[in-house]
Amino acid sequence: MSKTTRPGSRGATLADVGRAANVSPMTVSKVLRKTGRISEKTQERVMQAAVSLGYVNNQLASFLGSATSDIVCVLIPSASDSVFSEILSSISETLRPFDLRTFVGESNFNPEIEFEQVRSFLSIRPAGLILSGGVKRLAKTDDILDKHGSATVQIWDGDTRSGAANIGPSHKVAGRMMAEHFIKAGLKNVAYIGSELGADLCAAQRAQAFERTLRRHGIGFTAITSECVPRQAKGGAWLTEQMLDDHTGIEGVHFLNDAMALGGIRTMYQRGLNVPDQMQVTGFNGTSLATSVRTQLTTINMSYTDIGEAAAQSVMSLARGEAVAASQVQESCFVQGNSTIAPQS
Amino acid sequence: MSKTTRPGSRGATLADVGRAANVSPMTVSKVLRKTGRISEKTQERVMQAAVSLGYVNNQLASFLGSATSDIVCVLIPSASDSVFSEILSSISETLRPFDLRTFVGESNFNPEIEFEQVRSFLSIRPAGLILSGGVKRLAKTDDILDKHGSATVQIWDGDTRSGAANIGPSHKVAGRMMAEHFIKAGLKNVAYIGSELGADLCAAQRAQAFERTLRRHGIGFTAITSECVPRQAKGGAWLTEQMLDDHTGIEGVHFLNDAMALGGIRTMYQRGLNVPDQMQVTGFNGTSLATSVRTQLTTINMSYTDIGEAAAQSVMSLARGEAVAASQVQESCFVQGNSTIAPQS
DNA sequence: CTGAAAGCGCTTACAG
DNA sequence: CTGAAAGCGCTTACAG
Repeated sequence: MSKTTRPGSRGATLADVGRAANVSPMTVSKVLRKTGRISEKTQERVMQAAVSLGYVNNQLASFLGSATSDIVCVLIPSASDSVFSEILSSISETLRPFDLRTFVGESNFNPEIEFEQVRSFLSIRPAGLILSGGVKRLAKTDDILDKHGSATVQIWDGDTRSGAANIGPSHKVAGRMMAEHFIKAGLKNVAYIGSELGADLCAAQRAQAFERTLRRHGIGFTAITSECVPRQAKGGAWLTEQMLDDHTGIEGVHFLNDAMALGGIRTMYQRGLNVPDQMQVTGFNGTSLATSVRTQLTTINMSYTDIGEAAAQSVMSLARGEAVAASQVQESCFVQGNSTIAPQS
Repeated sequence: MSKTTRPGSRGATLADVGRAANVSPMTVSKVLRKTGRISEKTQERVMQAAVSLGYVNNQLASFLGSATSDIVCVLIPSASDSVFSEILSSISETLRPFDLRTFVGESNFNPEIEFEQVRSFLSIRPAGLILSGGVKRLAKTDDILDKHGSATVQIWDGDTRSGAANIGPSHKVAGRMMAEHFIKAGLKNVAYIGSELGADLCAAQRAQAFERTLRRHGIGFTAITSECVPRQAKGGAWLTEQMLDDHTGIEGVHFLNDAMALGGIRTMYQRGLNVPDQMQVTGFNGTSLATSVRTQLTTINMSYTDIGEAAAQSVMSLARGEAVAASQVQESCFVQGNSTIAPQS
């Protein structure tokens, strides 16, 4: 029992367990951490006392005392985006066997929120940080990251080097890939549909590479984008309506992601437009969304598991003070579905 | 500079800032927390020093010193399940304005993992706990929860009372609803397809209520389930293959969730079975998955936002020591799509 | 094999 | 308006 009653003090302490087992707190600490040499008998007594008191180590105090942490913080744009939730699962699974826990935050592609989240992460002195790229990083964010010198790896944006390690696909390559698909198919007039490109730098990079490659080949290009439409099926449907209302002669559309592409196809179907005969459609992501009842989207796929694993491994290496490859570009795979007509090779 | 050099000590401390601003650590603490009365001049000096040193409060120490935390821990079965990621987002958003942060863990419906996660949560002495129901809770989990007396609310399983507050839909009502839909439609032979019912108690409850209601009306019932098939489109497709291979005369199927239902419809389509004319299909969840290109699933929907908000509000009330409604059942809404034929009322 | 001392970086409760 | 003391619950580095 402590002399002063402080509010909220919950749960048994090392001292409580020690008292019950008739040993010093120090001995309890050693038994529980399986450190040092303690006699079998004492160990048993301590363990029993700990269990019966429902003792749970106060990690706050452990971390503070040992200046180490078992928490890895992960910042992603959105937890409900299947890409990031898959990467996240893979990170957690890779870290778990090493007794490292994952703490997740969302930035919503907002640089100010990113800063606040990073600050918040740093305030619990994590073992490492995994930040998703593609968000405009504020100078003060870099600054604070620097000053704390935590093990930090960046994921998702394979084109931009940043921090000690950078792991992800090349969005430039992905955009170019899609453009080449339409070029090979012989289309002359192609559109892009996406949302929030001002905030999502990776998507912007894909869109840009897509447009450039098309223009270089003299192909007509139209962009239908918005900064506020949801990046879901609904958003894809709305922007597709807009495209069909305002433009004619478009033969193919590349969407920001698979969800929007499916929404777009739904609209086309409702307006009696045949996919892929009258309109060819492609997405990006290759998650489970790429497969609908009759539609198998033409899209770009990659191993999100690999990205998560590589990120987790890298952050652990950095935390141990080891060197790590600064740039680890993940391969993008083109998937031919039935939403475009396969070009004869 | 500390006397002993301890490893990993990162970032400036209150003392560092104090030295730079020529005041005591105590004064810095007060300025940073905007507590007590400190002269304008001192405040400015301190703020400048803090910014230039990149000072970030060590929350571990703060929590330990004040015996309070700004972290709410949330345990869900799976972060990649759209239902739980939506509830989670809603919880985070509700908590954020109150400067509370969300820490997420996954149980994968595994009672042992649930115990480990709860232990792990408790070890950082959170402000509150939000646990998802539907997982077989181990006695030792209840025990440890009890002994720590943290503010705990349970979500998702509206049928079972547990802890101080329980928020979620009634899965019994949902299962019955679906059965009644098939009964009204006049079907005589109905199936259920699902996976991992041994671990997911909520799904099991829905399935049971579904079966019972059908049987009570003398309707033929078949269950095609598995404990290891993924609860995604693919899993739904596989089990549907099995159903079509092994059984005849089935006129309608209720799936565990929308994703599996869509996978099932895909298989039916591939085998030339017309939905809903030859086979009526229903799902559960009503997430964005319920809408495919041509298919609008008949399903059960509810407000995941409401569940998240209610959970967040309740956990905050409990943390403040206020009373909270022990049982808050959320309403389930039947959604008539085009995957079943609407019964004439 | 066991434990007393000092420290981690903060906060609470006072004193001036 | 400002600060010295004691404590949060642990760990490190020693001493016995």
